[in-house]
Amino acid sequence: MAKSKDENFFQNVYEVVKLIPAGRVTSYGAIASYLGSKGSARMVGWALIASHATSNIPAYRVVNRNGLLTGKQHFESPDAMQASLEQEGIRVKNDRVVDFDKLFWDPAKELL
DNA sequence: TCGGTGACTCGTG
DNA sequence: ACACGAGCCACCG
Repeated sequence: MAKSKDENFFQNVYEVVKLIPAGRVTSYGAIASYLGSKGSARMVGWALIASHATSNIPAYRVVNRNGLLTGKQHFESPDAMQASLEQEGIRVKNDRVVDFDKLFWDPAKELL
């Protein structure tokens, strides 16, 4: 029985997110591109929502292309995302990751 | 079955 | 620089 490919996609998202090193962040588009679904950045976000009920997924390490914590509203608390990021040494100002381009972790390049 | 919505991103005016 | 639209795919009513 062939499983739905979307399940594989979700699993891939979880794997990549779990591979993000502490103190680093990445974007939805980067993950989608790495998985081959370049235009499906939205699906990555959807997978992150589902990740809540799956294994321990550091979804707080995933932000949008601008380094903005767009998904913080989906956490247990809107401050949980920023708090978790600061625990890893990441600075957050105005719901945005400071030095985002420096902390940016691209799976297509780092995970090569 | 169809339409609306959403943790996004890029191109155009 | 800003505003708007289009593309993308899964979930819900």
